[in-house]
Amino acid sequence: MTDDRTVEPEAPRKKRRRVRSKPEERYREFVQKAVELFAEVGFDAGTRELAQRLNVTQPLLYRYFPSKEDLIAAVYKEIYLDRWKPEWEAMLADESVPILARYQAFYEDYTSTIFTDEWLRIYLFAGLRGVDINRRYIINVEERILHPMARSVRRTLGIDDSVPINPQEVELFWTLHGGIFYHGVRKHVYDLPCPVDTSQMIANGLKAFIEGAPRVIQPWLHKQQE
Amino acid sequence: MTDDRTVEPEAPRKKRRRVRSKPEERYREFVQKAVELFAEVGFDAGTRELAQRLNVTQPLLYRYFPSKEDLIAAVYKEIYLDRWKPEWEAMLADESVPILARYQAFYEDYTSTIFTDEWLRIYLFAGLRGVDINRRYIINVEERILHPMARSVRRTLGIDDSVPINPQEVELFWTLHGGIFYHGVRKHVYDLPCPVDTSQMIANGLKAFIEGAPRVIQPWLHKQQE
DNA sequence: GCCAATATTGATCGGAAGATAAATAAACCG
DNA sequence: CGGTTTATTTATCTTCCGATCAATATTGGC
Repeated sequence: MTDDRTVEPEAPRKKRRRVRSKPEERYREFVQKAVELFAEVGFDAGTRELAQRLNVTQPLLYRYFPSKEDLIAAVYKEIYLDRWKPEWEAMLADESVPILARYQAFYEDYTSTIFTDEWLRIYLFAGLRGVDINRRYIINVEERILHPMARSVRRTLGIDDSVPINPQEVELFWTLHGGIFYHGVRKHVYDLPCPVDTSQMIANGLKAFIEGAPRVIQPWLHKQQE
Repeated sequence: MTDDRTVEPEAPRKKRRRVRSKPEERYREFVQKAVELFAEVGFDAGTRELAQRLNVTQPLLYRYFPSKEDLIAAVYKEIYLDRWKPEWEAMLADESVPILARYQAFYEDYTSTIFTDEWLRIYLFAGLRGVDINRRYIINVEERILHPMARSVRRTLGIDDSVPINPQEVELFWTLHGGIFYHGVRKHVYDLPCPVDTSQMIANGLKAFIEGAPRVIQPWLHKQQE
């Protein structure tokens, strides 16, 4: 064996024509495929694997993202920020629609966004990594979804909603939200058969909640209101 | 540079006294620390890191586990099988206790088992890996927890529980279960402040559910019973 | 059509991963 | 106490990862 250690045999790769895209278009391609790959494998997926899926060499990624962590940050942005619809808040606030129909419409739209392999798996992977954006997202859900819901339920009970929302109230709405969320996890992450479709599940869960929750909430509020 | 490439400087490690443990005891130590490490980092955590935490050299692990995957399998067993309490089924079936108190007692015990960083994080990591034991665990929950609950709720409604449980019924109990579960995830995985303590959260969620669920379930059963 | 700019590749580095084999030290048994 | 067994370490291999740099091919302006 001569001095040239680690010479790779380098199979005579077919010299495929090398096409160039516009930078920002390529950037989006990269992020999109990264979302796909990281959702499948997790954030430990290799940059070589990603490059291969893009029909591109691995060092090219480093022209668009200074480091892998920056690529991951772009993935976070795509999932957590770009897919959030500001109109959700308006949907929940529109009192011209009865409360049950309103929540139903909201949750159908919301789940149509987050009930995908990509969204849910990246959400869980990111959560397990302990990144801050995950925590911030949850706080956002609490403020922009659960608080408004809690307030409008109060209003249907004929109770003043100016009194600050009780932590226990928020927590109660979390059980509703978590219950719906977990359906998506079972379906898209654990790949379990879910014989009941999503909107039916939402309808049933919501109805039970709206019937039952006031019984729990009302005592707190009467005590609080004096 | 001479021929000796990759000579490690090998910091003069303190020659610590080498104690020997009984094999099975060591085995359990290894599994316990592996649970700890994998819960923190995920299953991609290195065997060297694990060895270091055990004050042991890395190759020693391979005397006890043929491969890393076997070590992981032992961790699965510890989490999914060893921590399952068969008495849960009895608790739920004991009709001498009123239904709400029964469910409360069950969920307090159940969450005292699974609401730990170790359990929840490994459960999620394993789920994302798509391992089969995760799916089997969930099916187990469905059969041994949710089905019995659904049947006993039927009985309190004075309805024949011999008719096979409706998939929609199971799904409704999943929203309860998922809602409670997700509280643990927020607390132990996402490290969020949960101002409401677990048993209070269970009490509120259960009460709302038990009040509301019959309104959803009853129509199905009457239609079904003719 | 040439030239400057830049997107893309080829080659390679240092480090860390899982795994194996041989050497060593502790325990056990007579 | 001597010798065998077995737990443990030392040293090392191979492979894969993130990252860097110089060489090359493509694009766009004039």
